[in-house]
Amino acid sequence: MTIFLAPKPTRPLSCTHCPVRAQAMCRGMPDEHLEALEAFKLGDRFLHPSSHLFMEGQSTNELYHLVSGWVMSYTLTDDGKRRIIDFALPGALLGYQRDLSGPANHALQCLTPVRVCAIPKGRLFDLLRDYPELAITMAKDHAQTLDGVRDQLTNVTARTARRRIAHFLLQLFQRSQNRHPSVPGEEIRLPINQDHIADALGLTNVYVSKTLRELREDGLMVFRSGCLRIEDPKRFVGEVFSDPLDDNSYRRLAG
Amino acid sequence: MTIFLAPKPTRPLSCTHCPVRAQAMCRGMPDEHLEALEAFKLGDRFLHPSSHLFMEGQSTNELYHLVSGWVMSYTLTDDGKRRIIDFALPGALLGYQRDLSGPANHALQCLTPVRVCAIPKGRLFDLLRDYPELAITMAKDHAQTLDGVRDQLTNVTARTARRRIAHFLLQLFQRSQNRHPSVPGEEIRLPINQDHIADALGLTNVYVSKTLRELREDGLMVFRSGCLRIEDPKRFVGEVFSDPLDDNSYRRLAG
DNA sequence: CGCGATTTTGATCAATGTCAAAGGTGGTGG
DNA sequence: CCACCACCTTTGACATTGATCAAAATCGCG
Repeated sequence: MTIFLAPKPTRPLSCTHCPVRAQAMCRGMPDEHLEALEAFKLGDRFLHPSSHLFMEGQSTNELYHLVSGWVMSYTLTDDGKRRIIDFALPGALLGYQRDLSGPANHALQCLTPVRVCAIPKGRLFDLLRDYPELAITMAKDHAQTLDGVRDQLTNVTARTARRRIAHFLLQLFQRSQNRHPSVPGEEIRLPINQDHIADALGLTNVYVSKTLRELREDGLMVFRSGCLRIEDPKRFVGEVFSDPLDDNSYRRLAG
Repeated sequence: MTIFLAPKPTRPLSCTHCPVRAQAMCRGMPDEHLEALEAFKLGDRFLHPSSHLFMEGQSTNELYHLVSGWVMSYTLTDDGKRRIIDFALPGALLGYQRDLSGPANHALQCLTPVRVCAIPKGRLFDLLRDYPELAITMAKDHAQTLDGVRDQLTNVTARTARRRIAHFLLQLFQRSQNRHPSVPGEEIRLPINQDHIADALGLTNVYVSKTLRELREDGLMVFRSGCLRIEDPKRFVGEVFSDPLDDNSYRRLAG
């Protein structure tokens, strides 16, 4: 396994032109305060697919804002298996945990080429004190993250493998599509493989493979080599919820 | 099923003498700001065991600080089963979710007699703006909550029923003991039954019963009628982690 | 003492894991 | 353009965990 060392940060991009200005923690800040933020940042980093921002147990003094690409967070179980906790899309705040100064309780690994904006942990709370707007945005984002993890918890404990997988792919599909609305019915790119699905849902890759085949043969969806197409949105969603979605949501799935 | 309507709030207790002053969101506030907080509160409420703070789908304009007692949060699945999300102990902030003004995405039900301090949702963010210290404490608490839910996620997806149950009970044991340090080896009171364990871990109550018997017959622990005693801390912990705890943690489990 | 709620037990079944081997697929160097 | 290799996916036989169902035992409490 190759681990790429994160390169020294480059000069930070101006926050004004930040590609995730609308999603990131600073989205609530008025433009005139952005200068102060820029002074705060450590700079941007560019990472290769499959490289780590950090490993579990490692101490860092940086948080990251994901600017572009996909990152996954995971932990290793006692017996060496990977438990994927979640997938982060641009705008996400990475590396935030209870014990900020202690070792990381999870690893962060890139699934695509990644660009992050590095933030010094040590002064995070000073920043929040000086810019309450930032703290409020953060509070909102945390609620969202929490809702997401809880949803995942429900998904994983209360459903069969088939529904879990359908639910999981639907989530990723929707999150991904929020950022890059695609032509309805078109394939969407998910930079993951069957092992990822297995480790995220607590299944074996073998059983994931068998279940994906079922879903495919039933004409619901095709997931192959990182591409997902939902063939029959209505029935696919029915696989996940008993309550149907509203028309608008359907339209966005496939027309 | 009897549902107790929450009584009208009483006069708020003075925050200065709040029993959870050291755990609650306001713990970082200097005493001289407490007056402002008191003006903000809606008052305290007292609820009976098994009554609901609110049900899933219900809209409320209050958040709650849990002052005393245990509360559980859960959702109902499509097929009517209960999925317990987590258990809250005094100091927890209840009812906070992404869509603050929308209907609740989970229900909150009391497991014991409960006392909560009601906070108006509508002005929460104003309050955070005025008292950044509060926002910072909230950010820290969220990190903790998030760590907890993630831990639960890992527990539920990556372990056998036996280890899940051991892990789950150990968690509750430790959290509960943090508040009420008990004589080592003594029984600890957990106001839950086997159905709760099942619904929290995604198992059936039948299998929980069988597994608890196993753990009991193996001399690891006894869980009966809401009381838990850990018989053999070393082996019990070994059931949960492969890495042993430090000596201090053992001492707190049972001497 | 009696009743509802909870827990236990046993028999049987379905969902998912394990293991092992074979097929694809894409990328790289010759 | 081919051959090879690493990685990912598929398949089949079999083992195991945990679910289901139904009935009995126990507990808590009025």
